[in-house]
Amino acid sequence: MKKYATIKDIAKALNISVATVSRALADRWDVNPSTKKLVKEEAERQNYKPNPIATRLQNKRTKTIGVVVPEFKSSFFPNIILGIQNILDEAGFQLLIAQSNESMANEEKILKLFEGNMVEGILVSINQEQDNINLYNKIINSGIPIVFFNRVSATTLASKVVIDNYKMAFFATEHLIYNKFEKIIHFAGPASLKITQERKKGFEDAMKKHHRVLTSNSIIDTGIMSEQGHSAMKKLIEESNIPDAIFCFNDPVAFGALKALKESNITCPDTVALVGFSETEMAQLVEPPLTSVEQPTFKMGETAANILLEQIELTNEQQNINFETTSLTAHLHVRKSSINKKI
Amino acid sequence: MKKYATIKDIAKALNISVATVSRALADRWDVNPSTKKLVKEEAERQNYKPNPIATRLQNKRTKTIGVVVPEFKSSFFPNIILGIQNILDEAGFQLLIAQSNESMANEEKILKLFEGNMVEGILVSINQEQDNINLYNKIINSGIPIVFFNRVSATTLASKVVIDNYKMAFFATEHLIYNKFEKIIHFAGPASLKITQERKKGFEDAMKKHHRVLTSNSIIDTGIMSEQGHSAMKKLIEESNIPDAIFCFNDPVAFGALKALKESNITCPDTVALVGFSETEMAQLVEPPLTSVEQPTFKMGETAANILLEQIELTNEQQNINFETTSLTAHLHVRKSSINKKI
DNA sequence: TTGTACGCGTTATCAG
DNA sequence: CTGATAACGCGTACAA
Repeated sequence: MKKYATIKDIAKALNISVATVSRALADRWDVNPSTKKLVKEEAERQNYKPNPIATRLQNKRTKTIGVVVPEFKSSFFPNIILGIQNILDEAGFQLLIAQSNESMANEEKILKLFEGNMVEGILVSINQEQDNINLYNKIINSGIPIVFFNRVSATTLASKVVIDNYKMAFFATEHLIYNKFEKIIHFAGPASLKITQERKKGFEDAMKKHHRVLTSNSIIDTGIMSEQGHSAMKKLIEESNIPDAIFCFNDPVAFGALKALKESNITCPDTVALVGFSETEMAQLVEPPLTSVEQPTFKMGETAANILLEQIELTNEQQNINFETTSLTAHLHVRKSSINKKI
Repeated sequence: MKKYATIKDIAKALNISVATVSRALADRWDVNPSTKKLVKEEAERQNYKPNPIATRLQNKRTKTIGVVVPEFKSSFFPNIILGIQNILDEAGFQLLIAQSNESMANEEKILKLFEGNMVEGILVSINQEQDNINLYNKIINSGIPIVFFNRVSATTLASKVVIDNYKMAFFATEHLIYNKFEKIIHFAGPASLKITQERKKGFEDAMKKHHRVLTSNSIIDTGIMSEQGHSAMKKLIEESNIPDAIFCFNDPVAFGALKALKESNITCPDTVALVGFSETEMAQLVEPPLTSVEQPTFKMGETAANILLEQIELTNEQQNINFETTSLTAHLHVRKSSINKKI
């Protein structure tokens, strides 16, 4: 590696001790202003930069935290990571970022990698396969705090940052009801995810509140990917079982459904209205523009990072951690895809 | 931070020296197989993990490299980063990731941050404002190799990983010509970027080859964002200066143009055909699906990372580096947005 | 085959 | 106010 100047070099150049140099550089009170000045000038001259590795070894801290997200394909998680970085850079922490690719095996491998790197804390949005409670608990009990965000572990005792999925699903469904769509159904996400259950419950309760009947056909287990939305919609079309409106688990599923509609020359929202979730940039660009729930991604990242930093501090001070679930405010953006033109 | 077992602890437990433990763990030949076995068992028992910080200090290597990208909003750069990680994880390197937000000032700040963290090498896709040649050269001359990818510095002497923007722009334009569109124009990117010049040149040369006239209206400086494509298209509509086909600098610009067309009830491709660049997932989902040039993002990341690793090795061995520009194969995906129905 | 001792760059403690 | 020294965890030359 490139040769960097050290405090030793400065000490040698000025014929003083490394201790004094260290203190001068740290701007401490117990050092003669004139030598302090000399040291700083010499440091400048030699283009001295403190070696972060040495500092970390000395402080017995790696100043590193790990982030696991399911994927990178949409801009959703990257935006959250932006928020995380915004806080962590400030705090002098490095970030290890990895994606589980929706697989629990990958997630496990990544978590082990993080342990090997001695991360001081971990931020997780879990994979769609399984809620790996045992592993999370093991890590937390070993003294490495975990904060979950967006896709949180249902039962692990830890802090979590989410939006109120139930409420937003409720609102989205009510929005369709207020628009007087008759047959409203829900394309649900992967069963293992807590957000799937919450959005499903929100849908059900909104339907019940307005005395809509829920049949076995009202909720269709679909998944998370565009293709899954596409095939689910296609199946309904083939069965001539077309609803008036669909509240979809997320935007990609809604896009997939939309594609299937177009392929069969069925118009949206005239024949089938659509609502998505977790607004992506795309929502505004498809035709018709998609109604969706916008999540505060950047803020979610910031919040999770801040909570984790707190917990790391508390852990270092051997204090107890209070687990909290923070619910951020989301927003239903109504667009053309869910407006009933007949009313 | 959490208390980890060290080789000292193992040594103490077995009443041997740390040196022996160190050697045993490194699986070296000059240590008694039986003690080696003992050490490994004890290490297992104490859940020993080598402290990466200590190793790095000892090896005088930070095993860290930095990546700067302009943005995170589309999935383009995240996918490249995935490829980078794929290589670097394997090689035991950590990644510092940052986004310049298209601003040269930010980029400079990030590069300084990387220097402070003593990265061993840097991967850069430059911002749209300015090609900061002086800074890049300063860093490279100081002994930190830089490899550029996708958006490369025009004149900095360094290795670069790109696609053949000229050729693909040429192909895209020819495709429009072969489809017998009459009035074909180009929405160009930010003037400071090399890829802007290359794509522009590809457009021009394809037009010339087929004896199409290039007027002052044939190329419109547009930019990089969806909004810019939107307003450029809107202006043409207001001026009643609508072309038959537009080769756009990238997908977002094409989406913006498409949006403007729809707002004026102008159909695509019937009245105006569109071609994008740097295919995004969205390209397949908009209506009509957008013709675009797909770039091998993952491979681009892998390639750039591999080249950087090589250069880091060469630097460490005090050997000379040969700068190479690697051109990866891209692909024009023809979709409905650029098919002339009249032929 | 194993142990001693030192160095990596930094900070903290304790003398002076 | 300043200097000498130990320590952080690991690797390695050298000695035994």
